[in-house]
Formats: sequence, structure tokens, C-alpha cells
Amino acid sequence: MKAASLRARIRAEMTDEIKAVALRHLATDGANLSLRAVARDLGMASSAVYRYFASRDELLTAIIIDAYDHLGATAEAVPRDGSYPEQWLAVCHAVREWALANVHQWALIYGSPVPGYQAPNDTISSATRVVLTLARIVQDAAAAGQADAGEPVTGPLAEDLQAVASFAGPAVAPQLAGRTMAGWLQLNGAISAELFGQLNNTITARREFFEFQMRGTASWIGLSEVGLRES
Amino acid sequence: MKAASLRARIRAEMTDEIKAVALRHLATDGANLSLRAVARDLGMASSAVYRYFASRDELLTAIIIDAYDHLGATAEAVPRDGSYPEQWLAVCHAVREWALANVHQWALIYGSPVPGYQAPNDTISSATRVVLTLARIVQDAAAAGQADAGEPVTGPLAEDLQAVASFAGPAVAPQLAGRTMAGWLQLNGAISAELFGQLNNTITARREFFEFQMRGTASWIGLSEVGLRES
DNA sequence: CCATATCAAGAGCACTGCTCTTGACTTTCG
DNA sequence: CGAAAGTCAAGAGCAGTGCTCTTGATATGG
Repeated sequence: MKAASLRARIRAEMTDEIKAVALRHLATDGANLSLRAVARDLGMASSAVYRYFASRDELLTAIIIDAYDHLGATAEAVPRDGSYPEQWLAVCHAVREWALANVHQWALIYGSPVPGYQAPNDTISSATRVVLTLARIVQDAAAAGQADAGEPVTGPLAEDLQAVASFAGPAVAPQLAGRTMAGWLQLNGAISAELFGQLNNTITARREFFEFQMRGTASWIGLSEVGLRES
Repeated sequence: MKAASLRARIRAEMTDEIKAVALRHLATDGANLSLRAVARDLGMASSAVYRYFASRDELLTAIIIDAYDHLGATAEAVPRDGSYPEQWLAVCHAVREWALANVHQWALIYGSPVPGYQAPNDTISSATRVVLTLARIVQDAAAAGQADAGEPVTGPLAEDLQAVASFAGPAVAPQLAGRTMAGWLQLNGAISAELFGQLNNTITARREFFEFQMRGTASWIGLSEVGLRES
């Protein structure tokens, strides 16, 4: 057992090392990651890397899952102090700062999908951690009667939002789930726009503009400014 | 003159043909466009293509500019009927439908930037056509006293928004310019999210959800529901 | 008419992802 | 303990890529 786990441990270390070097390459060279280049950096033959990742896409998938989890953990670690809009803003800023610090990983998970890549099911649980963090705030606010998302929705969208609401929690009405989901997309869009150069030559006060947007989102969702004490 | 313009015309035709084939390849193979494959499809040597585009990036740049102009023209061609929120929604839907019909071109201009690519100045005039179309609606609404964007902004962001407002028109206050800009980013984010798979396994009524979002955006900008006659 | 500019084609370089084979090493089991 | 089986690293090799350079053909303009 010990011996077997030893080899497994070496393998795990090697896998992590490859991912680490790949991340470094990703940070400098951008999205076109070269498997041969990381192998060269590791001092081994390119064919040896294929024992750990069956293809370049598989390496990218591993990095993507790590990025989802890293970002998700960052969002979940935000302390929940102050009013609900303040909590919302705190998570938004945490997500933005993670994105600013990990531009290429953000581009990998939320930018244009890489051509041949198909997201395996392993990613979806990691991918939903941020939006679930946001949903938890809205759920608590709604349970406290401090989230008002306006008129109910009708039509075919109502069913979709009903399903989404069931994930968010019992206090979340479909229209509130819809606005929460849309709010997450607005957060996502605001960050992507900033990162992908949409604000160049236009907005210099990036953080202020981002907060300007997210305040609007929070008020649209209907989060009210009443404070909250923890315990 | 005739002879010279003949060769110039042939060159222009050849350039267009290369772009057309490249667009076809882009639609099928995705973002990793192969110059050699395009040359093969055209029945000529790959080196010959370099007489028309100095590099693959230059070909991509040409396609990007065309995409910006195509999308911009689509947005500008939307008839301006009905109330201001209706006009806003009409442009939003037109942009979305263009994006759905030209996924890869949308990804090229609004997705993660391609690694070595730097946007030349030629693109910025074409790139701003959509947001200027939106700004024109807001400007007209504001001039008619039918756009209320809430409290003025303060701090360093105010200067940025003042400059943005000067592009939008005299009736647009800085905070209104900010919300218009943010509204454009929300439109952009909503479309990118739909196209890039963020809505998979969640929202099936895509068009309805999009309209749900853009109605929220329009109301946040403060566009009022009063109708408008075009004389 | 002839010098000049433009063009298409091919060879070639360095790089990529990926496969296959070979040889060394480790684990497992009879 | 020793042989069989599994795991691993390395190298060669294939097909593809962007891009450069050279060569020869063609068209343009003085």
C-alpha cells in the first residue's frame, strides 16, 4: 500500500508540477499553450507529458477546473458583513480582483470557448460556485423580506426560472432568480469588458465604474439597504 | 489609368475572395484560422496569400473590422419606431440576432482577445458604431425629458463619464452616459453569456430571458414608456 | 522595347500536437 | 526470489502550422 501510494503521490506531484508550469506559460504567452514548451521547461520529453494528460485539451480542462474552484473559493471566502447590497458588492469586488490577478484564467473560463473544447461534466459543479454564492445572498435577503424583484414573469421563461429558483432556495421567487442570474451575467460582462479592452480610451476609473455598475445591478435585483447583524 | 486600376481591381477582388474563404473557415473550424488551409481552398500556394495579408493577424484584423462594420450597420439599420424602451429593445434584439448568426465573428470582436493581436486604430471608429446607436436613442429620450438616470456621480469617475457624455450628445448627463455605457456592456455580456455557453443546462427560453434582461437595463437607464411619433 | 514592379510558386525553417516504438524501471504475484 | 506485468521517459517520426526567401513568370510604365 505504501509503495503504491508512493508512486501515486509522485504522479500527483508531477501532475501538479505540469499544471503549475502550464499556468506560468499561460500567464505570459496567453491562451495558445504549447505542451512542448512546458515539457521543455520541465526538462523532459514532450511525449512524457502525455502520460499525465492525454491531450492539450485535457491539460486545459484541468486548468479550467482549477480556475473555477479557485475563483469559487475566493467568492465563498468573502465575509458576509453589512447590508445585503454591501455583501453583494463585496463578492463582486472579490471576483473582479481575482479576475484582474488571473486574466488568462478568466479568459479561459469565461471568454470565447477554445475551438475543439467541450466542457466535461466535472466542471459544472465547480463552475456554479460563484453564482451560488451570489444566490445565497439574495436568498437570505429574500427570506428577510429585503429583496423585491418586481413583477412575476410569465411565458416559457417562467419554467426555466422556476427551476433556477429551486436551486437558489425557498424564498427566491422565479423573477428574483431571473434577476439574480442576470445580475451574475452583468458582473461577468462588466469584468470581461474591462479585461478584454472594451473600456480602453474611455474609462480610466475602472474600479469606480465597476462599482457604479454593480450598485445598479444590486438595486435592480431589489436588495434593500437595511443592515444585517451576524448572530 | 485603366490598366492600373484593372490590376488594382483584381487585387481587391482577390483580397475579398481571401476574406470570404477565411470567413467560411472561421465559421466551421472556429478561431484557429489556418492561412494555409485558406490558400489550399483557393487553389494557390500559401506564400501567395502573404502578398495580400502580411500575416495571419492582419487577415484577422481585416475580418474584425468587417465584422464591426457589419454589426454596426445592422444596429444602425434598425427602424426607430415606438417608445424609447421599444427602440432600445429593437436594437438589442438586432444585435443579438446578428451575433447568433455570426457566432465566431462575435467571439472575435468581443471574446477573449487573440494572443498576439493588438487592435489598430482603424478599428475604433468601426467598433463604436453600436454603442453610438444606443447612445443616440438615449440622447433623444433625454432631450425629450424621458430619460432619468438617477443621482449624479461624483469622484474620479465623473470626469470619465463627462467625456463619454460629450460624445453622446448635449442632453446626456454624465450619470446617464455611465448607465448607457453600462447598458451596452450588459447587452454585450448577455449575448456573450448565451453564445459562450453560460446558459447551458439552465435557460432554454433564450430570447425571452434576453428580453427580460434588456428590459431591466432599459428601465435602469431610466427610459420611460411614453411613445414617440416620427412625424 | 526594356527596365521595373508585381505576382505565384516552391523549398525550407522552426514550431506545434500527437503517435509509436524502444528501453529502463518498478510493482506484483507465483 | 525471480519472472511477468505494469508504468514511465525518451526519441523518432508524421502531418500540420506561420512565415521567409528565392526563382521564374507576367504585367506596368517610361
